[in-house]
Amino acid sequence: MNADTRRKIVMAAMDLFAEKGFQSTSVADILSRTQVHSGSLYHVFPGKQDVLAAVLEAYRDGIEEWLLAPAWSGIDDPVERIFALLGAYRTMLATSECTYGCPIGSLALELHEPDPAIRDLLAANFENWTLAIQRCLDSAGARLPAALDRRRLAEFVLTVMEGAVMQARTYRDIGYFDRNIAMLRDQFDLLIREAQRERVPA
Amino acid sequence: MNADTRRKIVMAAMDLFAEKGFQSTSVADILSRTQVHSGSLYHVFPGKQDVLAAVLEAYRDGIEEWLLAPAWSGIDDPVERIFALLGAYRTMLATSECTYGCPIGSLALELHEPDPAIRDLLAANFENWTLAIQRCLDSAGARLPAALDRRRLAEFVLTVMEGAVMQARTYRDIGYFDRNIAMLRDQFDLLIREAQRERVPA
DNA sequence: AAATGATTTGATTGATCGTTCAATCAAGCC
DNA sequence: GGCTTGATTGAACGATCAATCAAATCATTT
Repeated sequence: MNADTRRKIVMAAMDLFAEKGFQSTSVADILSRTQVHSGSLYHVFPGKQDVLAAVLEAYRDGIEEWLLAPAWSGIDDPVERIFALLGAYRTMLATSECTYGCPIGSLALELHEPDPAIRDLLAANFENWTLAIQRCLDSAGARLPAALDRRRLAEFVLTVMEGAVMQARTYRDIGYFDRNIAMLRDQFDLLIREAQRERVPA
Repeated sequence: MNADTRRKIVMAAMDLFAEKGFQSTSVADILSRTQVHSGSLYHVFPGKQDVLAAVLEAYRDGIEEWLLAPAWSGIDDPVERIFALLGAYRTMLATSECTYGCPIGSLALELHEPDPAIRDLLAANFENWTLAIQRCLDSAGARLPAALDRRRLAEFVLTVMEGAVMQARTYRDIGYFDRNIAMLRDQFDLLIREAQRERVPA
């Protein structure tokens, strides 16, 4: 099997697509970073687009190991887990001087008319992320209002993260990220207080 | 003067960049749509990047006339104006089967290492948009809590719009936009009720 | 060791890209 | 009528791109 060649290509492409985007990354860029030659790449992948698909599959299948587990290590409270995950994105922004944010979001807006397969993979990545948040919200149980639509709020958390990353990157100022996350935190505090009033009615 | 040639190029480039993005739009695309020849384009603009700058300047200078005025025609209530503006983006999504969203947001995430001039123009567009929202929030006066940070909330409205557009486009489902905007609406309702309690203390 | 198929090599292809430029044209001024 | 200036034309250029392919090499089996 050529599993090693494939792995090297996917890992390099992951980095390059996050750094420069899909279109600005040439196949030659991937080759030079991996010491793999073009014939080998095209032996493993039908084309550049299939490398992108493999990258998106890697993100999709690796979310638990590479994103959630590190972000949640030592954190049990489900609400704190949500903000710990957002903190992981903050770290990405901070360590890159606000140039990387969410690689999936960047690709989602860069590719205007993606093949259905690519679009489905982008959606699957968003879906996994949203479901991870929703599991936290479900775990929060009665700390959140009973009538609260957990799925909606999970989608909203993704929305805020992506919008906050976009502004921080554009302004090259992490303050935009922090202020938006603080707004979301305020909203969570309100919801939690509302649920408290539910449990101990006046 | 070559003002007409320039105007034709900028308008065509506006459409094309919104449809296909900056990198996927070739100079030849702009030429064929405008019946302008390459020499003329390069007589008016030093290069493709300067066309992008002109497009971003057009968005920046035209926000009042082309975005705010149409969205706010016949709407006086400042809070309703905010959601009317979001409604304009909904219409863009709906009429394009969720392929166009916010052209500025798309460009902001597509261009990973833009020239400082381009980055400043992207930021200026976000800034104008945020300030328009902030003026609405200021106009709402005592209907919103006195302690509320209007600037932060305005940034948050942009965040939610961009994140909602991203998901609607990725899933090709306007429901994602609607649900996120509904979440924002709920938050506004909460703020307004909080301000009411402020004015009529228990 | 021979055979076979999988994998790698790297030069090469053809298409497309942004850009250039000599030429032509139109309009106003002396 | 010449002269100047600015705009337009469209063929051409070099660079870069994704992709190809025949030959070489490696790994496995017989």
